[in-house]
Order: sequence, then structure tokens, then C-alpha cells
Amino acid sequence: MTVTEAAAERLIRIGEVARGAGVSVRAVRYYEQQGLLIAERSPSGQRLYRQDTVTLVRFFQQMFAAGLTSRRIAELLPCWDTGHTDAEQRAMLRAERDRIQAKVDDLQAALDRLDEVIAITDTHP
Amino acid sequence: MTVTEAAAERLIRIGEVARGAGVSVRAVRYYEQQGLLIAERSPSGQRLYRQDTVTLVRFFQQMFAAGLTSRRIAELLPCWDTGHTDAEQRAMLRAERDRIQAKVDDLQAALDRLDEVIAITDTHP
DNA sequence: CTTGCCTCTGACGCCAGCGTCAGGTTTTAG
DNA sequence: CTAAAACCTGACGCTGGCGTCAGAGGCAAG
Repeated sequence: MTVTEAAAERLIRIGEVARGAGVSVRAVRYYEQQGLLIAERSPSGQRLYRQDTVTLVRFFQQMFAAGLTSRRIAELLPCWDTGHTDAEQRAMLRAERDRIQAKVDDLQAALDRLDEVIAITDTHP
Repeated sequence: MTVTEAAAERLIRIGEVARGAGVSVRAVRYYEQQGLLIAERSPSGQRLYRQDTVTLVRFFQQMFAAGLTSRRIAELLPCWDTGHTDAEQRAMLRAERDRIQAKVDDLQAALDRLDEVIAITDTHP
């Protein structure tokens, strides 16, 4: 990103990204298709990624686990790329946050109910 | 369920169950198909449910929201019907509990990351 | 009687995040 | 040089909890 980057960063191929992030190669291709990743190409057509792509993919997984769609993630990508957002994006961020918080509450309630049942069935052989 | 039940409980039809639990009629039929509900039938073939079915359906929704499949719920139904469980069921209960707990942790982590971004983008117009 | 709402049984559709197979090229290890 | 491993581009399949349409019967009110 700075001028010192002239010390060209070593690029990695898709398999290394996948192993590094703990996902399948297919998944990484899918992310590209959804506009989440952009890859350079080697002369023969193989995808080449920067090393921090691994971190990015892990982040995608985290967001997927939180219920965001790839579309939403793509729409919000500029936020952590540039740190800048417009009003619409801020609204989306808040909406997702609230949705996740609600889901956490739901899960916690479900957890409590299961724990009830477990407690009962343990004392009730 | 006791003898006093002779004062026959009023049975309700599928629409009332659906409205009461806040789900679609289609969903209630689906639950029956998956073995989660058993309905009596009127002479003309209409499904008739006990009133507490509404509560049961709400419970299903809670478990679905927690990521349990209808199959799992069906396998665990005896637990809260009879209060009795075998070793296998107890193991499943614990497994689901742990899975949900892990999911809560994941969601919480995602929430924290989103909050980070929100904080940054708020101070960074 | 008929109007209008509720219910019935199939059965196909949908979405999202991949899995997986096919058939071919490229890179790497020995 | 060769074989294995890794990569490529399509393109169809899968899962689960329903939505939805089709076509037909049931039931209280006016």
C-alpha cells in the first residue's frame, strides 16, 4: 500500500487461502463469484491472492455464521476497506447488529429451556 | 389426562393453532408431516388439536430458531412429554446445548466486530 | 340456497452456501 | 520426463422449512 510495497508481497494460490481460512476451495471461488473477493490471475489463469485474504475469508465466515448474506457483506465491504460509509450503510450496519442481538437473545432463551429439560431429566432417571 | 378430563377439552382447528402460534397453516401441516404433531380428525377429515398445541408450536419455533432440525426435535419430544430419557437422548440434549452455546459465542464475537466497525464509522464521517 | 371463509391433499418452487462430478490444463516433486 | 497434486470452467445436486398454486370439499350466516 505504501511505496515500500515495491518489496512485492508474496501471492498465494487458492488452495493456500482455503487451507489457511479453513474453508473449501469451492467456497473461495464462490466468494469471488459473489463479489466478495477479487483475484489477480497468473498468466495461465490461476487465481492469486494476497496473504491477508486469509483473514478476510475468516471474517466472511464469521459474518455468514452471524446470518449475513453474501450480498449484504458485499454491500458493506467498503466500510472496512475504506472506513468510510454513507447513511445507508450505517443504517444497514445497525440493522444487522440489532438482528444479531435479537438472535442472541433468542438463542439464550432456547438454551435456558434446554437446560431446564436437562436438569429435570438428570434428577428424574 | 386425569379422569376429570371427562369435561372434554374444546378442540381447535388448524387455523386457530396457526394464528395462536404466529405461524402459517402450511407450517402446522408440515410439523405433522415431520412427526412433531399428531392431530385427531373430524368426521369430515379436518385436523383437530388440543389448545396446548399452540404452546407446543411456539416451542417448536424456538427450537428451530436455535438451529434444531425437525428430526432432532422429534427425537427429543419424549423428553418433555414424559420427562424420561435414555442415555442417547441425554447425550443429544447436551450436544444441542453445547452447539447452541457455541453459536451464541460466535454471534457475540460477530456482534463485537460489527460494533467496532460502527464505532469507527461513526467517529470517521 | 348461496356466498364466503376454512380446510383438505398433492406437488412444485425457493433460497443460499456450498458439494460434487466432468473433463481439461498447470505446476510441482522425484 | 513423468506422475501426482493442484488448478481451471461449467453445471447440476443438496438441504430444510416452509410458500404457493391447483382443484375440491366442508360449514356457519343471511
